[in-house]
Amino acid sequence: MAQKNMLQYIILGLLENEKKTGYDLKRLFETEIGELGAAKHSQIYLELKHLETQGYITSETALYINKLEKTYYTITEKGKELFTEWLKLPTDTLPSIKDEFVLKLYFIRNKDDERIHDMLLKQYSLRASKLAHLQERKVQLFSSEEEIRNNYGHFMILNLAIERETTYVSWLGQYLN
Amino acid sequence: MAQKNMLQYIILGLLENEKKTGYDLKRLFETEIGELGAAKHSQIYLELKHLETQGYITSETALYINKLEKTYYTITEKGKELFTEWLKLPTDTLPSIKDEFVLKLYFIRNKDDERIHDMLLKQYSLRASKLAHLQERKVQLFSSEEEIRNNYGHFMILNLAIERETTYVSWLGQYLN
DNA sequence: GTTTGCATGTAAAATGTTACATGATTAC
DNA sequence: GTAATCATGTAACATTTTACATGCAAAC
Repeated sequence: MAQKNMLQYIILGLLENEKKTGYDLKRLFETEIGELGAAKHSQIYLELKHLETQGYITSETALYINKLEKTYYTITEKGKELFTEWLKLPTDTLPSIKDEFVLKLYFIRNKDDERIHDMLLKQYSLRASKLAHLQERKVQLFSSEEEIRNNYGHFMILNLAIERETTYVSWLGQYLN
Repeated sequence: MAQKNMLQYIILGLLENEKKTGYDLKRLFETEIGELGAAKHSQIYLELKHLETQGYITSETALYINKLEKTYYTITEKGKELFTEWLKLPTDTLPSIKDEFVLKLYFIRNKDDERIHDMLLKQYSLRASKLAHLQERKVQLFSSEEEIRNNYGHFMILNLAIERETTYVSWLGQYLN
């Protein structure tokens, strides 16, 4: 993608409301925002150090009851400013979707190529289960008007993801008949 | 994305039918397959050298009438095998879409946040013009049944792109009213 | 004549992935 | 007891971006 270090903004955004450990962030990347931008824990810990040396976040390390050492990171005023500036900045480049399945399909020229059907079928199953997963998440996260009102952006993009996935599944279906 | 050096496969795929120069590939990345996986010319030239040392492609350099030096790359049997193997391999991971606009939206919690409307409006214009562009491309590339039959994968994924973009635009529209 | 396009590359820096490394806790 | 989860990090490698660098041809 066109990258201006998205990771740093994601981390700052996630720290905006409450301090978190690297591990907390790691889990969020695996669930909540995994679809928006994946990151391995090694990269997260690195970026946290980086953000700290630049003064965008501060850290406090402590031993907990269970003898686990945790380092909590808190966003600073400077960090909040950077984040807000980023949010304000117009987003004028569209991302390229590096979809390996789509890429493979691109290279299949002949309409009667026997590989197509199998590929479509496999992708259908993947996409259909992703769609189901997203719909479940919507029910779980947004059952009340209040939840919608207070996480409106998330609500909107979850709807986009559902609509996108619905389109994908129906597109696959067209070529499976 | 989950990357297993997609670039090499894209290049091999593009060289499958005819030899091309690095510059030819560069242009294709800017137009035809820019949406599938962008690559800068510096990376393309590097990857071409890499593929050559591994024996997947061969090169011939010559001076042309206009005194321009060109290096044409041709795929080898070994290269064709690698490409075919890749096409055959099941694609079981879904890509994460690093959409900066969507990411920003995620972080806007309040339904009445004043930034939303402006963001949606700008994105609407971007997406609508992309949709128009894709529709134009479809007309230009696939006006006959024959063209469809002989570039079926491309035809399919162009339709997906159009449907996806239509969904995106209509989704934006929902929140603009 | 000046900008745009053709044509190819190198170097440095940033970003991302995979593997290595450790150690405690919790669930089965 | 052993596998999974919590928790944090480093090192090596691969990939990608940005900048530097050159030179000819064609269009305006």
